[in-house]
Amino acid sequence: MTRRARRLVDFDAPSDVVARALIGATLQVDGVGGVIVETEAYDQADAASHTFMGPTARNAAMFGPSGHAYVYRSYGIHWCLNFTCRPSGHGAGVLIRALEPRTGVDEMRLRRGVDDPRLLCAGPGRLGQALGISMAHYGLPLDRPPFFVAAPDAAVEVVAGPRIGISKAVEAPWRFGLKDSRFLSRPFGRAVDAA
DNA sequence: CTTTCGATGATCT
DNA sequence: GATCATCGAAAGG
Repeated sequence: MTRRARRLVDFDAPSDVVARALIGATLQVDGVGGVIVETEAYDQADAASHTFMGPTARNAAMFGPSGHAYVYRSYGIHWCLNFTCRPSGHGAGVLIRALEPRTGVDEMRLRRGVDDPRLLCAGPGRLGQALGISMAHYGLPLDRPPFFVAAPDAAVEVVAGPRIGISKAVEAPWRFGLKDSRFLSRPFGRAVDAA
């Protein structure tokens, strides 16, 4: 079977640029994944970011090289997946908030305990569970197994808006989504093009 | 449809 | 001791 050459994602850029570029990209973990439809950007100069207060044990990955996984536990329950970005040592990352399931969907259903494809990966906690994310993935590079990341094959329509679930810097429009996707964690209020 | 609230534990002050 | 980059169930319109 012929497989198109993988288009690489450039993680060596500011987090909002990377977050936008990841919409429409393919993400797989051990072959389970799909198309990224929702991301959020975080940066050290950002009161809502885990890196705002500087380096700690938890956020060390975001002060390491770009293009690696940053994993954290959310509300003591969920595993959330981020991609580190920016030139190394800048404390920036992109939260992967939702994807459209394409491969390993039955495995996702087993892990999630639900059937509806729209509820498998719509939200960072759900996505982490569906993809089997854990601290075992912390700091791993994204350009080789178990990860597979490929940039979009074609141009996609991207919208932007305020981030979700934060209490600081709430107005910054650093949430990005695939326009009109049915697999978002929540719809975008005013669809502002993020060209 | 909406709002409210408990779960659950690491992290940081 | 307070705060979470969340989710799902329950209760109310």
